Amino acid sequence: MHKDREPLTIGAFAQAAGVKVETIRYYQRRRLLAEPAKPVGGIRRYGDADVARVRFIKSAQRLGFNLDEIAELLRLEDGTHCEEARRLAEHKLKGVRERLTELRRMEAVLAEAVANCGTAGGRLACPLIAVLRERG
Amino acid sequence: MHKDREPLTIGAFAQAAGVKVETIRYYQRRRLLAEPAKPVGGIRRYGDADVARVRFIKSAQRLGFNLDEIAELLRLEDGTHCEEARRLAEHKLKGVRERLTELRRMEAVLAEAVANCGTAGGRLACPLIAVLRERG
DNA sequence: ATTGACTCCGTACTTGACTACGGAAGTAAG
DNA sequence: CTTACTTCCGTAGTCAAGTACGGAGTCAAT
Ligand SMILES: [Zn+2]
Ligand SMILES: [Zn+2]
Ligand SMILES: [Zn+2]
Ligand SMILES: [Zn+2]
Repeated sequence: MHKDREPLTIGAFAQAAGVKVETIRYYQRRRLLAEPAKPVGGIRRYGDADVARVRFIKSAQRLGFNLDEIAELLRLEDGTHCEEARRLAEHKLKGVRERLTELRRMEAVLAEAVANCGTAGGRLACPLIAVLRERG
Repeated sequence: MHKDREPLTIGAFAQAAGVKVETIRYYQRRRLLAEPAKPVGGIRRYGDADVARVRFIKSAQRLGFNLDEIAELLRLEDGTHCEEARRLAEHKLKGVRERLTELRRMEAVLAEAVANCGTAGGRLACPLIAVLRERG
C-alpha cells in the first residue's frame, strides 16, 4: 500500500489511463482534472489518483453521462452527497430506458423491412423501401 | 388521383413536411432534394412529391440512417436495386442490435447503482459511485 | 405605394468531445 | 554535445445536422 510520488509524465499518464495526451489536456481545460503544479521550468507529474480519475470519467462516459454530468458526479464523489448522486443516476437511467424503447422500435421496423425485401420478386418495387416509408 | 401542380412555396412546403425552411435549404445543398427551376426572377414551387421525399428522409433518420446513407437509399428508391437496399438495411440493423446490447448493459449497471445507493447509510461512501467505478 | 411577410442566397455559427498544428523549451541516449 | 523524443501552450480544425444572420428582391394586402 505504498503511495507512489507522482512519477508519471503526461505521456505515461495518458497511456496508463488508456487515453491520448490531448484528451488529458482537454480534460484539464474542462476542469475535470487539475493540472499539478509545475516544478520550476519543468514538467508536470501525475500519479495513480489521476489515472483512477480518468478511468472513472471513461466509465461514466460509457454509461451515457456527458462531461458536464461527469463533472457533477466527480463533485459528489466523496460519497457524502448520496441523494444528489442518486438523482443523477436515476435521471440517466430514465434516459437510457427511453433510448432502449426507441431502439427496440427501430430494430422491429428494420427487421421487418429486411424480411420483406425480395418478397415482391422480379422487377416490382422493393417492399423494404415501402416499410421505411410507412413505418419509419 | 390528380397531380397537383407544385403549389407550395418553400415555407408551406417546410411546414407540410414538418421541418424548418433552413432544413429544406440544407437538404438542397446536400443534394438530397433538387431545387426546382426558378421562374424568371421569382419564387420556387414545391409539390407533394417533395413533401413525401422529406418525410422519407425523416423516417429513415428515425431508424438511425445518416444523411449520406439516406442519399444512397434515395438512389435505390425505385426498388430496382433490392439487393443493395437490403444490404444497407441489414448493416443498419446490425448496428442497432449492437447499440441495444450496449444500452441493456448500461441499464443493468445504472439500475444496480441506484438500488445500492443509500444502503451504506450514515456518512459512509455512496455505493453508487463505487458501482460506476467498478462496473462502468 | 407603402407596409409586412416571405423568399433568395451566401456565409458563418452551434454543440460535444476531441484532434491537429506549430514553435519553444526540457530531457534522455549515445 | 548533438540528436531525437517529449512536454508545454495556445489556437484552430473536425464531424453531423442543422441554425442563424444579413441584405437584397418579391408578393399580397391595405
Ligand atoms: Zn450535497
Ligand atoms: Zn428489396
Ligand atoms: Zn443496383
Ligand atoms: Zn448513494
